[in-house]
Amino acid sequence: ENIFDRSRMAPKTPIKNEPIDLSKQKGCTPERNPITPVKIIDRPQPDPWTPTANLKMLVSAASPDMRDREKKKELFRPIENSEQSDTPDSLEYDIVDDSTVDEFEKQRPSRKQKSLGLLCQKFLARYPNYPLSTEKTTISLDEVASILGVERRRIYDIVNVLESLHLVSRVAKNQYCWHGRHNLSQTLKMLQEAGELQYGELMTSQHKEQDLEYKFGEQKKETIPDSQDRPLLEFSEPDCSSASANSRKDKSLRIMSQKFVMLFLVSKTKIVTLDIAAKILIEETQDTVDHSKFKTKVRRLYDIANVLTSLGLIKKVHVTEERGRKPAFKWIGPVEFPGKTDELRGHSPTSDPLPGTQRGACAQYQASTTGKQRFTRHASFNNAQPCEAARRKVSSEPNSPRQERQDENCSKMINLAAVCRQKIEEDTGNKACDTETILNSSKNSNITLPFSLLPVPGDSDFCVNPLPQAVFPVVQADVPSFSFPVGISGQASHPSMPAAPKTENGKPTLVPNQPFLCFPSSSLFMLCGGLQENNLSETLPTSGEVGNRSAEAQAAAPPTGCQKRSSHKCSSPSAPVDDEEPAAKKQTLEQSDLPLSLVVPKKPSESPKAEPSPGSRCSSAVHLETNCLDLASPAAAEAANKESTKPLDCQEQEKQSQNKDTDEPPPGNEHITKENAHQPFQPQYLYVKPTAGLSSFNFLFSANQAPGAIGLAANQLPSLSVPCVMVPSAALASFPLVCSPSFTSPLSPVLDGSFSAAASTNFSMSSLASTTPVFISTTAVVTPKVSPAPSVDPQQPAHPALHLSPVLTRSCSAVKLDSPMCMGHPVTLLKLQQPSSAPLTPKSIRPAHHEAFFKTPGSLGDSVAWKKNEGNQTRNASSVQRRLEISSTSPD
DNA sequence: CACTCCCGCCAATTA
DNA sequence: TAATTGGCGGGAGTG
Repeated sequence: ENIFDRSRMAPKTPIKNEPIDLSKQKGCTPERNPITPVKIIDRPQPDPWTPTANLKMLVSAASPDMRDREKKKELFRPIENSEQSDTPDSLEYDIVDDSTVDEFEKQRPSRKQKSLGLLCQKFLARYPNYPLSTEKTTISLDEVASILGVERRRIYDIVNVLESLHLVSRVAKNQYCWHGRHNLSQTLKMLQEAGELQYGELMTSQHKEQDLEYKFGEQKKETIPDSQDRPLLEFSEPDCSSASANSRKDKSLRIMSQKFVMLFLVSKTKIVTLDIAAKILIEETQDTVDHSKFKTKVRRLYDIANVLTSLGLIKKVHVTEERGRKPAFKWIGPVEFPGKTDELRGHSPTSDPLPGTQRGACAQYQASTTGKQRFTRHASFNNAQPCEAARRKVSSEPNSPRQERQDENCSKMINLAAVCRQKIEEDTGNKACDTETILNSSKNSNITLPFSLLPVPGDSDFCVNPLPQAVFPVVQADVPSFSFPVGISGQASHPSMPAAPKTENGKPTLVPNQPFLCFPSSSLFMLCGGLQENNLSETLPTSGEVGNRSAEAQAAAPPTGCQKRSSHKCSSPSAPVDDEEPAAKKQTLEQSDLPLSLVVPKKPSESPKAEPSPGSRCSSAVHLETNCLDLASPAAAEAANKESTKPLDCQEQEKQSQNKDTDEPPPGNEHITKENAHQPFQPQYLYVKPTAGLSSFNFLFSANQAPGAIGLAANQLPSLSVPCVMVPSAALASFPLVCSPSFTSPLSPVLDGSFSAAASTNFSMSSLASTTPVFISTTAVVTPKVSPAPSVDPQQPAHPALHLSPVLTRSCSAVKLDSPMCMGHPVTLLKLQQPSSAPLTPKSIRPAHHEAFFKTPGSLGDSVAWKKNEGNQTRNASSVQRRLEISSTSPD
């Protein structure tokens, strides 16, 4: 270490070199002059966060031992703190004081300074919470470790936890891809769902251990098999799967992290004590098997808790119980995840330290709306995927096994959890607790589970039915969400899609087109898609495919694209899963089927926000674009899926929501139920900001409907036609319109590709800006036959109109929200297909990297980031991305 | 003393 | 085989 430090330190500059590092700069000092007190002072810097830190440091300094290291370390630290560093000086002196020793001591960071939580904060500071879609920031472990002045091992601790939440994904050997929190809500949602399945019951049933047990058992059985079969799960549930790396052990930090988070999400009180968590997490050991084992588990939980704390998801509290006070953590992150990801977050602002996050998201969206932006995103997106895909083994599918394991584990966990809970309940019941802490809330908690639990309804299909297979149903459900990737991936993935459709024939899958809507004024752009089931299914598969390669074909092709896709989903994706998908698909399809037409509106609303709501699967595609999923595409997908799954019951609501939507998601989202299906169908919208030129224009595309409405005969086209509708605002007339490309190719893949292409096009268009906006929509519908009619019918005609108006309105509102950033340029449109045509563009992705760091996620930052990004990500990018973007889907 | 949790050994995995 | 990952637990810092 020393060496490192020194070398770096010595140079001092090193840190500086990096953009990010501003902070670093200072750190160095101490070392340089060991003697110099001033530098010593630096130490305090580290504290930037807390003023007191300095004092503490000083105190800690007392201890002589560390000097060397400390100093070195400090150097690094400074980086982190760098900013602060300056200020501290004065203090430093004071502190510095006397003896050199002290100095040394001072220099040396106190233990706290070295804490994983602090380290994680530093780490997080380097990356934007909501990176623009595109850029995919790659993280080099070595680089980060050196910059932060810590051993690599520590970085692994952080990254593993972040990875479990999909904030990052592993791309390759020392490389991780930063996704930011775009998908966080989705991920949490998934975890919540998964948690409910596993633990929820416990919670709900409380005492009903039996029930739980047997349930679990059943699930397990089923699941296990499923899991094995399916790698997909991973996608959907990163939780389990996330551990993909798993091989090593179930114990992995990743899995533990997900499970830990699940406990919070399932808990009524949102408070989880370490010991309980440890017990639950210790697989079987309910009773605390080995004490040592327990201890180890707790240690690990502290590690995880530190990272989660840094993320603003939990905070430490103490629960008083019978015995006394026990350390516990309270969930301060978002609690409910309506379908939307981001929004969710917003809800729980408390948690975040990142004030900007929500906004950031919005901004992003907004930005995304802009043609350019989108474009970029897409591009980035694509790029990103690769990363994910790359992840561990891109091609390989090692994951699946892990997943399986995970599943198993989960079941175990559940059981354990149940047990634990009971205990707790018992305990707590009486005690309750106390004070501040929450106690177990056993009482409540047990019962409470509010949310979702019940997921059932909607899920029921999934859940219930699925059971057999599905162990994962839940997961699957989630997965679907991932679908977004589909959209994206769609291109690639399609292969799967076809399958799905085939199987099902149509029903949902069809969904062909999604329409898009544009709204003028707002400048937002919405795409509506209908995606539905198909998509879902597709997506899923796709994802799987992609991931795996199953898509092989694609795989090859899309190099990046594929990868990306996979990544999106990714992670989970293990890809290989394809097989499984079908089942899932079916399920999904089923759901989706129902809803078809209805769906429409609801979710759309979400979109306004920025997020596209998950609701539409199809939209997912859209979403993809929109959201972009940049990174997380997976998340998006998830979201989508979720939405689909969860869709609100009421269509009405949905509608309303649509209206509103921009603002919020309907409360009910979570519930899923079949109804969801409706949603799926619902079209999604993308908003594009017209801003500039466009403002007056609006476009709508309706995916499904569109065809009909539009006149496109989408239906027929099996594949996808994408109709687009433009609606100009009053003024609109002048505006241009949209293009919808329709594709028909049977090839699903194609579709996807096209779709994606379309998406991209949009972007580009926007950039064009001119006034004219254009849209493209594609949708891909996968299934030709079926889809068309069904989905479309009802909605098609009507919807468009309906939507529009509402939409517009909303859009406006939506626009308001974010707007600033984005601007959309008007665009024009184009077709999709061509992948290449498009533009390709751009990818301007740049890695936001560093800069971001200090900035907040705010929109601005994002925008900036984007710009910066241009650099492109990385190596591969450009060409690859391009491919991806465009054709990526299409297999090469 | 209990709670935290840093540190880094060293095994499992990968490349 | 070398490098990367990451489980694990000793034991130190903190309150």
